[in-house]
Amino acid sequence: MMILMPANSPTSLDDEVEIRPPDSRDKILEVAEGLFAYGGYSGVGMRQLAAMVGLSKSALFHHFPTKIDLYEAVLDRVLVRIEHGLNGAAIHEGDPVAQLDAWVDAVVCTLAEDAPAGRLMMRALVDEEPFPAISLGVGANGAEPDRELMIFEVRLAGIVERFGGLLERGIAEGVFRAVPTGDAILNVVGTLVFYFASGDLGEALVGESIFSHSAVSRRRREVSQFIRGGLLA
Amino acid sequence: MMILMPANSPTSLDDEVEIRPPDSRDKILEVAEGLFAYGGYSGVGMRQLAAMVGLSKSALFHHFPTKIDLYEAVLDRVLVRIEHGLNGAAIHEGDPVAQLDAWVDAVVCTLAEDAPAGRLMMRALVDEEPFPAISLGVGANGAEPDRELMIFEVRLAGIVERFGGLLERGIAEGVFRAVPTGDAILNVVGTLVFYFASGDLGEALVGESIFSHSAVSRRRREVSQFIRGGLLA
DNA sequence: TTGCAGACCGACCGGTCGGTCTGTATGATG
DNA sequence: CATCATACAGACCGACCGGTCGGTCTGCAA
Repeated sequence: MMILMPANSPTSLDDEVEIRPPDSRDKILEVAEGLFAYGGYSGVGMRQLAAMVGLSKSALFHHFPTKIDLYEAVLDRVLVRIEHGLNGAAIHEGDPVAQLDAWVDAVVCTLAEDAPAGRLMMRALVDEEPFPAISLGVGANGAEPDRELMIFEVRLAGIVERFGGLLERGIAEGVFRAVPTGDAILNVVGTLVFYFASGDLGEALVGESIFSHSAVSRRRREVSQFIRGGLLA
Repeated sequence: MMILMPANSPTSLDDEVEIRPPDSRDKILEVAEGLFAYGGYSGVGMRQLAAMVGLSKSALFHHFPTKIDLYEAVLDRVLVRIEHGLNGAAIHEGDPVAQLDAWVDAVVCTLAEDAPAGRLMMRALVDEEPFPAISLGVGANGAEPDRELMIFEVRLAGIVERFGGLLERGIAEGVFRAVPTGDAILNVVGTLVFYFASGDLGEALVGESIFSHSAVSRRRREVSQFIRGGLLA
């Protein structure tokens, strides 16, 4: 009992000063990210994960109380990276179009950096496996949350909310079409994430690995143009 | 027990004469589609499925030799519906823009008709669970297929190929931007499918069920405008 | 030197997994 | 009537599942 670990990254206000990476824990998260991304929650066994990390299964349960806790930690880890990428981008400078470009480019670059992230995000948004479905707290119609939100859901809600604000400012200024923000957010997220989750299908379509340097730099141009075209007035 | 009505649509009464669909088989496919869509391949057990269908587990194995065969049949079933929707649309009439609109609208309408289809498609495109990854036969760089293609993969390849041809004609006529077709296809597919796979997230964003009549009719307008804006010159 | 905490292992638990085997009720066919 | 295929049910199998338990080893502090 009394398991919840106090020691962890300062969650959000990162910058630097990462104190103590206990190595094993990070390695578990790193390997688990890859496995969960490709196999899904129930497609990955703790024994398999332990073997690939190079630890015993019990060691995993020493670091994470349950499999679900591990899965949540993995999800939160990639969301932290996305948040970090956004914080480092100029998403608050210039007109809404420039902000949109910075936003899109930051997400694309973050997703391009580690391959499993895109698939994992797509799973988190679509899957219903460990937990019923992801939630964002209050919906657009103001329905109150019917259950406790998980850490990564709060983080995701923050990201979505920030993007929704950008959209609404752009619409108010007349730079963007008067789109329903819900549909627009889903369009953008789907476009951004699906490419990096498309794996071999994407490779077959673009003719090379979707994570190769040339494919990513082409992607940065194309997705920006596509989304601008879809949103601008 | 034994509540679900036996009445079933003749699945795809297109063209040919389907002889005698033994009812149970269709029922299994119908229930399995819902379960696989929300739980994923390895998140659904044959016992659970059997219980929900109202049959014994052995009955499932009587109709489908393995779980993977059942999964493939379920995937192929929704692809057949999408294909059917496309065949019934005016995707060969008018200029490329009109064809694009018809194409997009046909897919949206098909996906809006049964809720699990979108999630299942997203899974089929992203998951790596039962089979390594989906393939389309020859890639854009002309690599030959390294393994036997499954039925639904052939069907998917046909659909993608037809859409790629539409894109290229539009580009040749100067109506579409000179986009790399691979990226463009991924953009369109991601935008089209993700909405209907977004579940509670989508509901929170659009403020009502993503399958409600008003949400779907709004979606038809919005996605069409978004994709046209992203593709047109 | 003692004591305690974190990291880790191997064995084991009840339960579930996909899949097989045997048997049987039913309806069509000869 | 006998025969045979279809369409199921129920018992069962070995493998594997997430999770727990007792115990070991190491490092650090008193």
